[in-house]
Amino acid sequence: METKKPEPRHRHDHVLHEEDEAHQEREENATTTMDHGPLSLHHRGATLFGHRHDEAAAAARRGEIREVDFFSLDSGARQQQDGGGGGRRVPGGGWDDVNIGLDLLTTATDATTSAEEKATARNQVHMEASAVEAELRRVLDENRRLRGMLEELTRSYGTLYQQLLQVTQHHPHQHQHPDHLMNNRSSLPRTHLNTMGMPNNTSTRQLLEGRAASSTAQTQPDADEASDEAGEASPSLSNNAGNNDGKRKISQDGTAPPRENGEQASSAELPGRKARVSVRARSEAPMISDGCQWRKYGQKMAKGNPCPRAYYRCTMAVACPVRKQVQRCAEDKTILVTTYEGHHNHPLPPAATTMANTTSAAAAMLLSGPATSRDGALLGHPAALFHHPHHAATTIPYASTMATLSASAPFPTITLDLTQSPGAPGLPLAHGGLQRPPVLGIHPTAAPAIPIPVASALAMFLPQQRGPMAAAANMPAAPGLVASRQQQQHSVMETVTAAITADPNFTTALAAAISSVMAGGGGGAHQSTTPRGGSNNGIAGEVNGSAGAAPALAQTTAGGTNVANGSPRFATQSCTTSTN
DNA sequence: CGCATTTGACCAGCGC
DNA sequence: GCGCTGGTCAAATGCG
Repeated sequence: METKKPEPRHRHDHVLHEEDEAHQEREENATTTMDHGPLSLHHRGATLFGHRHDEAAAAARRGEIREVDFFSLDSGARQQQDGGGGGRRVPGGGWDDVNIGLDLLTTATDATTSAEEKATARNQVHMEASAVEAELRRVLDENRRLRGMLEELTRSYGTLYQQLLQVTQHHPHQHQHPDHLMNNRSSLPRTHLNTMGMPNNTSTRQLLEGRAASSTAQTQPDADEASDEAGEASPSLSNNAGNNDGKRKISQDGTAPPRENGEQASSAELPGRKARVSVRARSEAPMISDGCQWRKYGQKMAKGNPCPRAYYRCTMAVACPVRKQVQRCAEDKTILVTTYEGHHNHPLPPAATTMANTTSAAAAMLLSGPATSRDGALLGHPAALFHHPHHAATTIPYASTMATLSASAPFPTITLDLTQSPGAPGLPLAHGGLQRPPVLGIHPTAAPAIPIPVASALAMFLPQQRGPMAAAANMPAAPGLVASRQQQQHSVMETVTAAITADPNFTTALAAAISSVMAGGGGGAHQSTTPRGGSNNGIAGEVNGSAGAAPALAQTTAGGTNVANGSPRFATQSCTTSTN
């Protein structure tokens, strides 16, 4: 009986199809993850290709042959058109398949119909199948076309982005440049964002902002004198204390007048817009070593946390407005939360540079809005794109596991979470790198587009150290030091590259970059406890080895404040945050 | 003795 | 207006 024979065939076909469909679904999923966009393709794709074959089978049993046929014909069509991906195993093409099912017609044939009726039914099916096939082809064409457009857009975006990077590197001293870049860059991604709603682009843009802003931050010191470098990527950070803070005595620090650079001015002029950058890292040490010297000036019990919060002030320069708060996480005391506020008004040792750049870039990302809107006032504060109104941590897609923004705090705060080691073997996390469930949702679907933005975002940690001009401008040091420094930079680069290669995750790469500097480069332990009994520069004498050598930007700072290599004192510092 | 840390007090902002 | 909280100051204390 026909009714029984087709069944097995039907099933068999579906088995065969399943592989094809699996391929195709993967493709479709890949596409889906790529664009997230309201592409009509998706709706259609979901309808046409998204059907599970058992559903189709069920539908077929109900006499809804179309969707079953879709796959049959689809496969046939694809074989012809694609010549690859979804090879069809039934040489006969669609009609074999159509028979299949369409023995659904079996419902009709079951009743001992005549051969004529069968023929009629076949013809009918044939016609329907033809129509479906035509439709299918049309959809496939459209699919291909849209996919091509998507790829083209992706390519274009990547190209533009790389051009941006090149321009940024080649013209680091044009203060307005980053501004322009930001405007340029903003327009493109926003276009993507608005028209396609692609998180990829959103995140890319955000990272771009960080990158561009950081480049601003990093290049300015090079171009300017140390005393003038307070205004950076995070202007409100840098000068807040002196300008708009209204916070008492700190205002006397106003050693660094706001730059005329519009970007800085714009955010610096916004009272109350005082960004903070919070870094979460696992550490048994009382304080993460960031290469700077800090003096504790207060400690307080914060509400909701049994661990006290310690307040530190940068002592590398007399009037440095930078403050930082250190507190252990209430939920996980192995996590040390360090919050930076303000921007150094003095050159930094290399080890400190990395962290400073990181925080500056992060803060800049947070505050870059005014700069962008200054010229065009087009789109408002970019940060709003990823701000969440209720203390919620909104994610920055690619960096979703590491960057969190909070708007509930008195000040906009961006949190860099280095506590996660997303399974990239061999990646040295700064402090132990234990696992912790991601604070934020990851966006695995964004992975395909990761490389460029992530790499770029990471690059933001490096330019200042890499810039030959920076070295030239700040390095009266011996060639050996330069070499050493370059070596360090190189290793950082390698680490970062390796991190990206191993796991395109910003957190990982960031951790790798920072840890490479901290651990290898000079994890500093230059906390204020170090020079106890001596001057703040007491550390000057130690080091000078590799890391210290790196006076990278060697901002010949304060009396040769160099960085020691992973000093053991790191662990022996007095720990006010852990004690009590 | 000089410096950093500790710690209670003070001040400002914010919410009720 | 009051209380709470965060942030800072500054005298006291401790350490090398």
